[in-house]
Amino acid sequence: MGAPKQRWTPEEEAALKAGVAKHGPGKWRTILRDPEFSVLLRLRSNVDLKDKWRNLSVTAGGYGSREKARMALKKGRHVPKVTAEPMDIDANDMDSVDNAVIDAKPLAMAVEPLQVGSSSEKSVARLDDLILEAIKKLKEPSGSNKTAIAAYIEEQYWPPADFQRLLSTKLKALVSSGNLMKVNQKYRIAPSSLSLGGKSTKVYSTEEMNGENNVKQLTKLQVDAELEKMKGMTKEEAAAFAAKAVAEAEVAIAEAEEAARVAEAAETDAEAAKAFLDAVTSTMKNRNAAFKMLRAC
DNA sequence: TTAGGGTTACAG
DNA sequence: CTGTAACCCTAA
Repeated sequence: MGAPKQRWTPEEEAALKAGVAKHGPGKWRTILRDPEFSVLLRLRSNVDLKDKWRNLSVTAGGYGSREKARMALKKGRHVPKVTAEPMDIDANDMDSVDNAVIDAKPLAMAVEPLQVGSSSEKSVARLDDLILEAIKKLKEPSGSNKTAIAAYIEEQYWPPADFQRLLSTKLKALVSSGNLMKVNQKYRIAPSSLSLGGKSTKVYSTEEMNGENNVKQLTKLQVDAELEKMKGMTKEEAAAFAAKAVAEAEVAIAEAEEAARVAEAAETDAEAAKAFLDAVTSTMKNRNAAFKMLRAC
């Protein structure tokens, strides 16, 4: 395998994939300008991104134009076997619930425009209901915190990469619109009857823990389930989805960190913020493992 | 700026 | 020498 000049680090690759997942392939300048990725890709040019993406696509089994060109140039070889078509992993799978979320092919070219905008709108539209449903089902006495809500939704649906951001935005909107009331990091469905009075400060401390445990436990079950399903999947497919999962998890974790930081700066409870971050991180890591193999079968 | 052909550097 | 990954050049 090749040899390096300025080899790409896994972090850079992840950033690139995340960037493509967000903005779509070909938008290299845009990806580079995105503050989210500019940190990791500061030392790379738009051309570097393009070339790297090309390399990834080639080695991933998706025969990009590069491969053909090389083959043709080498010896007029007739393309070995190859089933033509640049591998269409996701094609139809991508499954159940919210297939609408961005599903950018992390590898291999051939990508449709991919509308991040519309899919986001769609997700947001549903989010209202999901949030309310989550809070109702959880039935926590003093309301549910964002961790628990996120865990519940994660458990039943396939949230988009920017799920955390959408959730935060939506929660805020629901609070300001009076549909939800927020009390120290916790959300309750409309007022109607606030029977408790002493949910002052430390109440959520223990619940925060519960929320976290739930996340792990549930996600673990989810992982096992996914593992079962992936028995007959090829390496290429696994690699492709692993890449996608990693890229998205990368973004989600980064956003969670930012959220935690903001919460802390905003003088809200630092512990709650940290718990939130931990929960999200572990959730994403687990989901990562799950999706590494899921789909494609 | 981007896509793609071409070149260089290096591992096997 | 060959394949691969990073890098370069240039048309559009």
